[in-house]
This record gives sequence, structure tokens and C-alpha cells, in this order.
Amino acid sequence: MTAPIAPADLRSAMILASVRRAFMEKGFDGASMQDLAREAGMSVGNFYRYFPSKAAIVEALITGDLTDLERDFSDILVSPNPMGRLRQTIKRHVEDSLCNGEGRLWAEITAVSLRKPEIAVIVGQMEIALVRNLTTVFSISSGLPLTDVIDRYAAHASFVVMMVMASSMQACDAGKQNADLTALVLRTINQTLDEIPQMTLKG
Amino acid sequence: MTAPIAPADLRSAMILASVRRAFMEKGFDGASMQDLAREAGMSVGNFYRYFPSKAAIVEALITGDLTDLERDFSDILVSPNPMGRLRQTIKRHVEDSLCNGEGRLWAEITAVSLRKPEIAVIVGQMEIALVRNLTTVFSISSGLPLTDVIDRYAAHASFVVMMVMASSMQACDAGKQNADLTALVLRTINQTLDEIPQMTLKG
DNA sequence: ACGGCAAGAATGAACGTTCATTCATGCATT
DNA sequence: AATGCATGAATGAACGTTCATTCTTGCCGT
Repeated sequence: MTAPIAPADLRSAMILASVRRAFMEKGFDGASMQDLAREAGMSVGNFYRYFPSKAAIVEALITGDLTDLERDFSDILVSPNPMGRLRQTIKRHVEDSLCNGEGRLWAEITAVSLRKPEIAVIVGQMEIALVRNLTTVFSISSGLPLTDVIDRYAAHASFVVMMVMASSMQACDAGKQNADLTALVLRTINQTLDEIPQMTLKG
Repeated sequence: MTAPIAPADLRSAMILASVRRAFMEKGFDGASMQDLAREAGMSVGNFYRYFPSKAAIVEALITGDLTDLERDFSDILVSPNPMGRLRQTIKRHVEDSLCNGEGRLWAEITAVSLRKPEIAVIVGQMEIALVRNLTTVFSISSGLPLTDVIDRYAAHASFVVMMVMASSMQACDAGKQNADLTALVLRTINQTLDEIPQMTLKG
């Protein structure tokens, strides 16, 4: 049987979605529980029925992002041309995430993760998941065993992740400057992916 | 005559140096004035004789970093081979800044600058200064007029800055993973700099 | 050499505010 | 009547900031 989605979980997910705005505008330390509750459209007391503490919200938020990423990759992995699909997903992500506020959140998460070990663990899990997913794509498109790919190209995966993150954290001025920079980022990512061997198709 | 350094300025500079640790460990919002004062080895009240508010400390801290950068570049610009000197300065910076806590501070600054316009202004000035300095180096080593270089290679400069920042914000695990990643970062930076035309030396 | 004294460096308790968290209470629905 | 969801006022701790006060220093007339 499929796991039934508890209504409370659904509610929690909706709360997490609304709460992002408050965190974007004020930061994790700057946003108060009052702010979060207001943004979620409920009272402070009721808020605590869904999340036992402020720290729990932050952790749930990051964990939720990890779930989203897994979903993106499951799409990529089942596609007929995973590597091509990966490239276009990254392109879209880099071009869209410029001014949508998602970068603010990631900058916040990065800063906190370098400071708080318990957050570092969660972010570390996410990066491990990303690298595993990326190397899996590499493995499929190259035909090499996953273990070999991890040995040789894990750093390539990390590097791509780093570039995507970094470009999402750029200040958005919507000028030529940013467009040129985005182009350079995408070119570099593509060059990095070009270094992964490709399986020669048999006719 | 050289501008005399007021003792108060010297003291402020020392306070800024000591205060970095508190900000690294707790973040800009997380560190209290009591924390900062304790780290600076003085009472809270006395602390306010040197900085009128918490925001002023943050701004002074970032501005101080800008001054440091200008000093680095003045060394580079007067060297006989500015481009080579630039490469080795970047290499040293990327390799050293991995686990020394400077990345924590930059992650914090990045996050705040995406959130607070007044901080964004200061960080923006720093990035402008960096790009101007880098393009000046490009201009010298290529022989092209500065305006041309800015037109064509400002994005290259921004890109290099972005890479250096991003790699300093990586979590430090001191393993093979990080070493490989750093190698990729440095390779990419060098490739980017290779695209700047070099003046042919005349014998 | 020495007591008196102004100047300002330094202190930490106090202030008003805001924070995360809790709890007594109300309002449906059964 | 009873159960579960929701409220927002209450609580105590901690925050940034201020301020009355105490130390430290160096100079003065003697």
C-alpha cells in the first residue's frame, strides 16, 4: 500500500512553503516566531502544534528542499537521455534562480551550515545526495560502473553543484553584467560535463 | 605629510579584528553586543564609545575587508608581472581560505547583503572595486585600453571573483573530495584568465 | 615631591523592547 | 458533555542601548 499522507504532514508542508518568505526577508535569526506564524496565517500558539521549535522549522525547510531535489533527479534518471536532460535542468535552474529569492535562502542556509554542526549535517546529506545523483547520471551516460565514476568524477559533480549554488547567490541587477556572468557559468558547467566520457551509441 | 593614524582608529581596528571571531561563531544576528564586547576584552558601555551601533560594526568590518583587498591589489599592480602575481595570489587565497573561518564570515556577509540594501551597497562597492582592479591587471598584461577590457572581460573578472568566494564557503572536511574540488576551481580560474589576451613581448 | 583636580576611559546595572515558548480560554463538532 | 483545534495574552529570558558612576591618567601650583 502507498504511504497515506497524513493531513498534518500536508499542513506542515504548506506552512513550510509560506514561511520561506519570512526567512528570505529577515534571515533565520532575524525572523521571529510571530513573523513566521503571521506569514503562515495562524496564531503563534497554533504554530507550535506543527513545529516544536524554531530550529525544527529550519531543519524541516532544508530537508524539504532535499526532497524536491530528489524528485527533480528521479525525472532526470528515467528520461531517455539523462545527461541531456541534466544539462537543460541545470540551465533552467541557473537562469531562473537569479532573482527569485531562492538564492537568499541558500545564502542563509550556507552561512548557518558553516556555523551550526546540526545544520551542517543536513546540508552535508543534501550534497551527498546531489553528488550521488549526478554520478549516477554520469554512470548511465558513460556506461562506466558507478564506483569508477565516483572515484574519478565525484569532484566534477561537486564542482557543478558549487557553481549552481554560487550563481544563485549573486546579487541580481538584471544588467549586461549578470547576463554575461550567467553565460560564463553555464559554459563552465557544460565544459565540466563534457569531460565525462560518453558511451558511443551502437547503430 | 602622511596622515597620522589616530589612536582611536587603531583601537577600532583592533576591536574589529577581535570581533570577527564572535561573528564567525554566532553570525551577525546571533552575536550579541555582550558577546562582541567580551571578545574585544572590554565592557559593553565602553564598546559604544568606538562603534555607535551593532550595524555600524558590521559595516566597518566589511569596509575594512575592502581596504585589505585594495592593499593586496596595490601589491599586484606594481609587480613586474601583474598577471602572474595575480594568479599566485588567487591560488594562495583559495588554498588557504578553506578552513580558516574566513569563509564563514563571507557566507554571512553574502546572506546579509542579499537581505539588507545598505549592506548590499557596501558589498556592491567591494565587487566593483575588485572588478576594476582585475580589469586593470588585464589591461596592463594585454596592452589593451582599460575601457575595451571592461567591455569585453568584466564578466571574466566577476566570474573569477565568484569562484574564489564560492570555494571559500565550502565546508571543510580536509579529505580527497575537497582537494579535488579545489584543483578544479583553480584550473577553471586559470582557464578563465588564459582567455585574456597577453601582450607579446618584444625582444 | 606631592596633593588636588580636570578629562576622559571604562564599568556594569538598568531600561524598554522583543524574543521563543507556554497556557488558560474559546469555539466548533459530535 | 466532551473532544480537538485554535487563539493570543502571559512569561521570563535576552536583546540593543543608555547612563550614572568609578577608575586612571597626567598636569598644575606649591
